[in-house]
Amino acid sequence: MSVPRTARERVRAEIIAEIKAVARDQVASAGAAALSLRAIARELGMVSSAIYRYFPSRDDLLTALIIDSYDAIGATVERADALVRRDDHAGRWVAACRAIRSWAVDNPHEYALLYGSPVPGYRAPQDTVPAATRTAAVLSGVVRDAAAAGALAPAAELAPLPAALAADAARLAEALMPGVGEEHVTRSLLAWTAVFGTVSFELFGQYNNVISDYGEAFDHQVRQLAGYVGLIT
Amino acid sequence: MSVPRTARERVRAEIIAEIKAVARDQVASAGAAALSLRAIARELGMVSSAIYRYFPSRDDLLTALIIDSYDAIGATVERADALVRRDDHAGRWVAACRAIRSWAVDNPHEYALLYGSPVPGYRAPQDTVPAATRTAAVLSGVVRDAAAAGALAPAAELAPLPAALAADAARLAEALMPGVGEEHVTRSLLAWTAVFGTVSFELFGQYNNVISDYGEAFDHQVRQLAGYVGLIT
DNA sequence: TGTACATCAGTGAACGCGCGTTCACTGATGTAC
DNA sequence: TGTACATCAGTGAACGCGCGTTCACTGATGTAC
Repeated sequence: MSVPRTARERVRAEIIAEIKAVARDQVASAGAAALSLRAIARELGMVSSAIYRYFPSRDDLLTALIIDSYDAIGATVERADALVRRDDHAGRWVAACRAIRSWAVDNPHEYALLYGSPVPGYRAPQDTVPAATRTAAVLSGVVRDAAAAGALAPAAELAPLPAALAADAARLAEALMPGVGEEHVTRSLLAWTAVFGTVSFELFGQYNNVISDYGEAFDHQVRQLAGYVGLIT
Repeated sequence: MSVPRTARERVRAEIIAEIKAVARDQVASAGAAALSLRAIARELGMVSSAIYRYFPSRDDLLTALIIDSYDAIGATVERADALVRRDDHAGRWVAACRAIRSWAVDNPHEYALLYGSPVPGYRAPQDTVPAATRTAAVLSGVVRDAAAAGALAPAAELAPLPAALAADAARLAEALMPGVGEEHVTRSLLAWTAVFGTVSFELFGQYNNVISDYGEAFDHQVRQLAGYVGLIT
């Protein structure tokens, strides 16, 4: 939070950053399960117990990595969204989704750490929530802006929302997309899920022997989802 | 394949089954990464090296488990589909999807083994493909039957399909859903992905603090997907 | 400005545990004549 | 039906490796007076 003052604090911050960098490399090359404090210490030329001056346990290091990764993908998606003209809502949606996929393809193990099966024996604390929300916030921001601009197509068939889901949608609307109706929130929820489902199916091998050009197929499906949500092209 | 003849072969088949059962329990309670040949041997009162009489390596055992699990979920989904009147296509879709989710909720670690991030260091051989296809075959069977009955609604907005995706859709249509047009195949592909995306988001924690009644929300979204595919309610 | 004391980083050894896989061997079961 | 031989299951020891975490300690850096 605050800028480090003393030399000691500065060095400490640097070493924490080094540890995380090495850890990130390990995750990137062998997955989160292979993350080893001893291997990190070796790489850094320290003794393994020294790591404990910086992270109280392996799980805390993992949490720090997860938060960083959520922030990394979140920042990437925010940047992609920002490059598109504000009132081109479908274009923003597609750009954001493409950024999600690119980041995932470039960082498959980090993606798996965030959106794949949970690391065995690790229980994610609530600390990760704000960082995790960033990417979803971009997608819902697009829908929010479209609604505010009156550029959200009304849903074709209106299935009545079940009670709990309607309440969830109302809560989500208040938090992330004020002014958007529950029907559209629910559709956004499904679209958000489907975007990540598509990326996961690609990365986790479910599309083997099915899809031949992942990028092209992704673009198409993402445009379909934009239409489903009501973003006008 | 063939029925075991000699007593030795019968015993051998039984022990293989026992090993797999214990292994499945291990996966169910601690995840695939924790699968340990030594622990299995201990449980069965054998020495660890004895396992090698039955499985040449840990990876081969994993492959056997994966195939069994694909068959288990596939059989469950087939059963659910079979209980619905043949011409109630939307009903069959919903029943099949519910079966997918129920199985996943009941067997979360097995689900993660099949549809989650790949097990580190393990590379799935092609042997798993036929078993993996069973579940997808049920879903596409519903669409195929709807098309054959003339009960598939034409797609509202027709976005032109990109070339490679059209070719993939044609290949898929031939293999799994003859008589279904490329547009509908592509929509089925997205729906299939979204169904599993929803289940994964629930099980892998992405819906924490978002959805309060998972079953209810799933039902709703799955019905939406049925509509998107063109299944008439 | 100089000194005494507190804080902190890093060491090295140890605890206690786990794993997959190989190999020479024993003894039981099945097969062929 | 009885015997010789081949097949196979299971043993037990070993190889070589990994890990997270604790703890008493040394020595350097920072702080207060």
